[in-house]
Amino acid sequence: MAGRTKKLTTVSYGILGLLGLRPHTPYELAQQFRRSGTFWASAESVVYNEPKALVAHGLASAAAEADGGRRRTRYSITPAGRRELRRWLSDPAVEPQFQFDAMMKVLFSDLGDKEDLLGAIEAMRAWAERTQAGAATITHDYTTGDEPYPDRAHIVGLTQAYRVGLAQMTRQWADWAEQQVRNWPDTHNGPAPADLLTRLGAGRTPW
Amino acid sequence: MAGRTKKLTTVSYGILGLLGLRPHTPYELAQQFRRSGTFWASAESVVYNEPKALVAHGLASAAAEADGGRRRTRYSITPAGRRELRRWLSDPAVEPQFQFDAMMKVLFSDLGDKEDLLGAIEAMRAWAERTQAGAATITHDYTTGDEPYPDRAHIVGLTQAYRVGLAQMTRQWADWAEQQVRNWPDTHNGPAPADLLTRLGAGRTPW
DNA sequence: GGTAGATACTCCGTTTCGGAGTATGTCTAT
DNA sequence: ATAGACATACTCCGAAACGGAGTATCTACC
Repeated sequence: MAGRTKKLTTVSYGILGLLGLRPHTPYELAQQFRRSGTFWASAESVVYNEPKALVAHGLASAAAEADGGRRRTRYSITPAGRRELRRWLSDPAVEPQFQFDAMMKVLFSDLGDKEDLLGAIEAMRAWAERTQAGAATITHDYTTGDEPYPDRAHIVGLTQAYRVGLAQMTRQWADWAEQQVRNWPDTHNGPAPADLLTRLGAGRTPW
Repeated sequence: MAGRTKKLTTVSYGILGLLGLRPHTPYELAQQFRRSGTFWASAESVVYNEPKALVAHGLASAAAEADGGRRRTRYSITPAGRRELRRWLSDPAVEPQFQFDAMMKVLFSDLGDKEDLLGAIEAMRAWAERTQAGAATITHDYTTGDEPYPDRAHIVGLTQAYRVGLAQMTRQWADWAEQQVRNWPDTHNGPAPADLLTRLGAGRTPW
């Protein structure tokens, strides 16, 4: 705590939040973080490292367990951890960040051919469908009582609603975009869509 | 080209794409990348470094310019660069990645108080409004002819439509979520929303 | 002609990435 | 019962990215 401890990140607090629900082993944390982690992408190695950082900050405690020949460490939140988690929840949120490889390809699609553009749009649609499927799995588990935290269903409803909205909107966009592009002779000669741009500027979608 | 050259990333190809439109200085690249770069977040220092990497790969060429006392380098795409850009456009897209700090706060909001949850929802709404405003600026520039690439308006229509869709969906979610939460006594005692979860599983949004 | 603030970058210590490596667990065929 | 294959559960480390401090030039205004 005193000397060199790394700065806590959103991942740190996400892990701390999971520990706030119940104690977890590193592997469980990695699984859960991946599952709920549609909202925050990060490398697995970082997730595995966070519990140690939390202990160094005094926000979590570690207990050794033996599970056959395998040594495990089970981490729990400390009272200081709970306080710090509440403090974080009251911090202003940082701006969302994205990495949409497919949309970057759409953005420069006039330097390639039409097939590639349609492929990028299709990639967005496929991702939307995977996103919807993921949301369906989670909501299904909650309705059948397969979930470890039934009393969190109202919170899960909020977050999964956003996921479903994102998936639905992306599908609508992909359908519309595909139709547009199919009517173009090629990628660098589309119609100048003055009315579309006006509409978009006013915050209205074309679908 | 022969020895140690760093692997090209989506940022590299984004920069290469900009050079595919016309030659740029590093500063111009950074500006343009930020502007179009809603779809790919990355640090400024990385963007400034990419042109050098592209030259090392033989995909861009550098020309020194004097602009008063300030030395500038203007980068242009090479024929090999154009080929490589087209190859990239035909690559399958990598999965989108997000970092939604506010949604992480929503996800663990039952460990904090109601005010913080409403704050996180409000942060999402505020971001949606900034996103819409950004899209409006770009589309407005295109309709008034203030844009350097009027013949790319059809492509810009595609990408900005997604941005506007994202902004609209986020606003709708925020309105709905705020209403839900205002009816809760506190963050850890919401109604068990069985019908909501069923609806979400079927891919239908509650708004 | 001085200086305050904006512009246009570079530099570098810290953090993250991501894939290879390691060790244990489990299943299946013989 | 046991060898081999595949899955599970992590650790390690070199390369890349981050982001903020630092530097130099330009521009506007007094």
